Amino acid sequence: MSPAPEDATPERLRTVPSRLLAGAAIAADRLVNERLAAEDARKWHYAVLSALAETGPASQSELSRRTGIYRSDMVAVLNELAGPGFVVRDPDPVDRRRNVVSLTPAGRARLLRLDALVAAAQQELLDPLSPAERAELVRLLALLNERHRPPHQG
Amino acid sequence: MSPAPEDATPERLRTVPSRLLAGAAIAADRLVNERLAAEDARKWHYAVLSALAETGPASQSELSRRTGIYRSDMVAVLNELAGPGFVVRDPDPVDRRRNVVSLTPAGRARLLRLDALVAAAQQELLDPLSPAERAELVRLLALLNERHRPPHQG
DNA sequence: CAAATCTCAGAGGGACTGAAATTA
DNA sequence: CTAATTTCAGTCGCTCTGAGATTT
Repeated sequence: MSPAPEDATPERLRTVPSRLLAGAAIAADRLVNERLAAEDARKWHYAVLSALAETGPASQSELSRRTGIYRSDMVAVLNELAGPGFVVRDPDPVDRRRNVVSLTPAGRARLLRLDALVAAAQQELLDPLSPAERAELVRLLALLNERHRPPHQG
Repeated sequence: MSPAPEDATPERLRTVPSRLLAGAAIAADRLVNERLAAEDARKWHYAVLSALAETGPASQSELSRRTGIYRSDMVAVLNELAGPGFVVRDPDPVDRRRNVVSLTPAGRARLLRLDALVAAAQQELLDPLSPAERAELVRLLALLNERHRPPHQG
């Protein structure tokens, strides 16, 4: 059902890329969060577990750089993951400023479940697009992400 | 400069559409806000002024539906626009629950300035893409926005 | 009576800042 | 000394909820 004429989006706004991006990002986040809620998880959990699974134990600041999560927020995310035992934090013997964060077997199992939930959310999100269109969208978005880097941490 | 190997994004995350959308949306919002800050404006101002310019005076709830701004937030946005005299709020004589919001000449002039700032931000955002790629991105994002509608108001 | 409009007060999560404490 | 790491406390803007007052 298309909106009543009185509720139509103004012509000026209808094709503004920043607005379309914001709308799509909100829908995407909603879908991902809804799916992950089935496992009491949040998207940051998935990001951190992925980083640990792919390159092994890491310090919190390294995880921060890999996932894009701010160092201050990483603390809370790791608390949430360490509570149920998905990761462990140990002091680094060679640099005692650092914690070494490692994946537990339970964490590895959880990552597999989250993999499925995240994939399902992407599927639902991209449902209106053909396979070729999905690939093209990802390619274009990756280009934008490449050139517009987030601000420096610190 | 590409990131050091220790800061590389995990393979699993690199092409997840919801993540790419979030990153691009954040960059886009930052660019738009930086530009609009030159006129002490926010993107919502642009949305409301556009709606009023294109279809004339409207009630607050109609503006809400047209722009996607929540009815509760619309109150604050209109306060910000009415303060400097860009819009006026008058009680609707035919339905006294409503306010009729109208553009002033100052508001019309401001919209023209914001038009230029918003356009410049989009230009900068899409700089890495060719004209054909920009059009395709907008088309794909519009498709996603069409099917994944925001939740009902109220 | 139900429904719509405007308004306010606030929750919830996300991005981000600043600074303190510790260690290199 | 400077610089990096972890942590905490808190700001700011955005989406969204709920409810009260008024009017249709």
